[in-house]
Amino acid sequence: MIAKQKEITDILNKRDIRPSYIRIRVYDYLYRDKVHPNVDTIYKNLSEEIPTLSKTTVYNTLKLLTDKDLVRAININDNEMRYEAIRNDHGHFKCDKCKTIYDIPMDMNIKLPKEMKGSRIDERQFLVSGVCNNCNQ
Amino acid sequence: MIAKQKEITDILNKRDIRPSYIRIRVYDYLYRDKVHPNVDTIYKNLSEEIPTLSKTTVYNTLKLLTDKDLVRAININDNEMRYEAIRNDHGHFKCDKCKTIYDIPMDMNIKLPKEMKGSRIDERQFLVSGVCNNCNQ
DNA sequence: GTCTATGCAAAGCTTTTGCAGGAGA
DNA sequence: TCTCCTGCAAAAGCTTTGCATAGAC
Repeated sequence: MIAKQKEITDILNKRDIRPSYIRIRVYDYLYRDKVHPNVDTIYKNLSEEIPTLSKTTVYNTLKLLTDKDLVRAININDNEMRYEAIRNDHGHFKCDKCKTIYDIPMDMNIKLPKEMKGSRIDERQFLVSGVCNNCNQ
Repeated sequence: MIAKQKEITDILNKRDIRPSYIRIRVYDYLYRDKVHPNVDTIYKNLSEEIPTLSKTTVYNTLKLLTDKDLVRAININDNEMRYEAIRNDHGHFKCDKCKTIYDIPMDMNIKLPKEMKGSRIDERQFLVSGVCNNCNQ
């Protein structure tokens, strides 16, 4: 089920993350399935093949990957986080009906107002919500 | 403490919201103080003058105002919501150190990719996080 | 053998729900 | 009187913490 185990191992190593099996699987899942899952979805999917997996470990792993800038946590006015492997910049469209989050290619450059000069931008997110074309019929 | 009680009463009436004292005060607080407070901050501030206020009522009121499109709930990778009175479109910059959220004037227009044609956009948010110039020294 | 990863159970927090009392029309 | 606003208490749901065990080097 792991697309390119070697490749992912290298990515983790580069960030000083020991490539344990679970870490590889979590990152692989986010890397392949671009579905912006919540913790529970990740947990349930991986549990099928890793029966001993615990949700705590999923949380731990996601925190680690997020701290190392391999994964982004996003929250679109919900009480739960969604996760994705970081790739190039893009925005997100969340359908309020089916709860799917779609990627939107876009220019994420932003110019801060001059009174905020000297600020450091670490992360940028463009979030759009509404009803997707599949549900809007 | 209420800037323009009559004005706010009119705004609420226009949206079919009965202008109870608490509703006026909650909306007035968001309308004047552009600090993007969380529920607890709203609750504590208003409690000083409304000692019997309960947090449930703050939640109820915010939900009502949000449903009626007078207030926007935003969440920048946190476990708690922040609220603001809806004005013209703008983005938000959240300082990870002092937790302040600043408004950023910007063009919020966005073009959906063609495979998403037919979708309806209800809401758009541009969220940037990092360290503000006050903390970044 | 030591250090780190994993996982269970419990705690912590924000938000929601159920329901009863109270205010306003 | 009748509606619905308010608020207490409890529940719910996501996430974090503490600690013990398992596993890797």
